[in-house]
Amino acid sequence: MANKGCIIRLSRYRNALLRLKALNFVKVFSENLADSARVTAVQVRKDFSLFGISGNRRGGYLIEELIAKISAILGKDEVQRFVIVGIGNIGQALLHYPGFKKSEIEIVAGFDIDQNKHNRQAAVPILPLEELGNFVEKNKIRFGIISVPDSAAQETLQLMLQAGIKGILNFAPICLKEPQNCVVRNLSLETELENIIYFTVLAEKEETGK
Amino acid sequence: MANKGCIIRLSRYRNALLRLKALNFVKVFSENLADSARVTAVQVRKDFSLFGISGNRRGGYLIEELIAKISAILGKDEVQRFVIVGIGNIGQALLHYPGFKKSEIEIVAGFDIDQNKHNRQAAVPILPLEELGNFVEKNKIRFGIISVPDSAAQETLQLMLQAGIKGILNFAPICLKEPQNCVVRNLSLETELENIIYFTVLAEKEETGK
DNA sequence: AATAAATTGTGATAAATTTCACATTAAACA
DNA sequence: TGTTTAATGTGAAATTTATCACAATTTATT
Ligand SMILES: NC(=O)c1ccc[n+]([C@@H]2O[C@H](COP(=O)([O-])OP(=O)(O)OC[C@H]3O[C@@H](n4cnc5c(N)ncnc54)[C@H](O)[C@@H]3O)[C@@H](O)[C@H]2O)c1
Ligand SMILES: NC(=O)c1ccc[n+]([C@@H]2O[C@H](COP(=O)([O-])OP(=O)(O)OC[C@H]3O[C@@H](n4cnc5c(N)ncnc54)[C@H](O)[C@@H]3O)[C@@H](O)[C@H]2O)c1
Repeated sequence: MANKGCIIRLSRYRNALLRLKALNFVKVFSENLADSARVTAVQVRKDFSLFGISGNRRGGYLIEELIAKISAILGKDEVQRFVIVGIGNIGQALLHYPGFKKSEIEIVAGFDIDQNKHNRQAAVPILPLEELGNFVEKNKIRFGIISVPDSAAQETLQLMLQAGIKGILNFAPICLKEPQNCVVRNLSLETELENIIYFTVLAEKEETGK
Repeated sequence: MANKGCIIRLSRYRNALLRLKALNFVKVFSENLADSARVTAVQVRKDFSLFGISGNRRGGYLIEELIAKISAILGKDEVQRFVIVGIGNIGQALLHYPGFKKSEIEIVAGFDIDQNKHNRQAAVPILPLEELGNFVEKNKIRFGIISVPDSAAQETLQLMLQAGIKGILNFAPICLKEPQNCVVRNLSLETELENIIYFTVLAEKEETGK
């Protein structure tokens, strides 16, 4: 039924809708959402169609209603809590990012092997790695972020699995295997940049010589 | 000829190959690369086939040779230089990340509107935003990273375009329009996390109730 | 030297995703 | 109240991407 790209787009539509709502708009057309997510209007309507989301045949969609429906699909009826393992440059940045709130995402704790990083008193506490299992179990955490050096990524995955984490975003530039019972997404910034380089060079080639 | 996913995979293969080379391996099979990139062996060979990369019908591929060929495709015969605009949490993290070197990616300068961030003496200097145009032109920079707040993302894109940047990675959670003559990739971490939440919840639903 | 085994390379096929074409409906207007 | 207009909703077609099936080739073995 769903389709990978469709979920990413729903997320984008929702973002745009939240902005529109903040500006006191009430209605929106597929064309508007298309613009904001850089896709076509048909794509927007098809995506909605796949999830049984419908609007008003002449008057577009009611923003409030649409946000509610998409939020339900994306599991945003409740706040989703994450832990981060590896509080270095990236982990630090994520830990202190206030913008996750409006996506119903909350970072509840960080974990690190380096004692110097530990801080139980902080708003988002940074704890010794040994406490990961207990913490996750006690607080029923289901999601985690891996931002340790690549050499430690695989073992961090194991720890998270043992702790009972069910969904993981991995920043280490190594493709972790998706285990049974757990969703893993590998996000390599190097790869993202290389991708841009490739398509930029390609575009330049096409423009000049052909 | 190419295909979006294929380029991302080439990047992953290359990563794995660099690791293997570092371990003094000489040959590799499509099956090994498949494991490292979490795809099938046929997919690996098909990707190579699309780019005219060939190996040895019984003996797999020579690692050195393969790295050279993929590197050429990905534009890694020369170091690709980036500037970053917005030296906050994310910008800072990227600026100081040593791991880009092995991908032939170099961050050469940061730019910010906040005077307190400026530092001409640093290894990677952080300069006033006003100097972006000159710097890019003088140093023939083609790539940029946007890590300013979402409200400033669109204007930052404009500045980069005026400066002559040709490829951009945008971290602000807003989908910037891809202009003529410039490749833009919008990477929203919120969206990545939402994606994981969706597929995790989906997997749980399938597992239990069905 | 002949045979067997293992791996690549790729056209054909299948699956996934997007786009098209157009029927349907609600609102606006005359 | 009828007619026009502007949107949605969706099956069908087209396109893109991944998989399959198997021929071709190299290496190893007898
Ligand atoms: N910083 C970037 O811009 C950037 C860019 C691309 C990829 N990455 C990747 O993201 C990951 C994190 O990068 P970073 O720059 O934040 O690294 P970092 O070195 O700044 O931080 C890593 C942190 O992980 C901790 N750590 C190490 N081993 C651990 C373990 N086994 N368990 C728990 N904690 C452990 C360290 O103490 C440190 O605090 C790395 O894999 C890196 O390759 C980072
Ligand atoms: N930090 C995260 O974990 C995270 C997560 C998801 C998305 N993001 C997005 O990434 C972007 C950067 O996030 P951050 O946490 O680093 O933000 P930040 O607030 O820490 O840093 C933003 C920096 O941009 C500078 N800036 C503001 N306006 C500017 C302008 N017009 N020109 C140049 N510089 C300008 C500010 O001085 C500041 O140094 C934001 O759009 C944010 O929504 C961040």
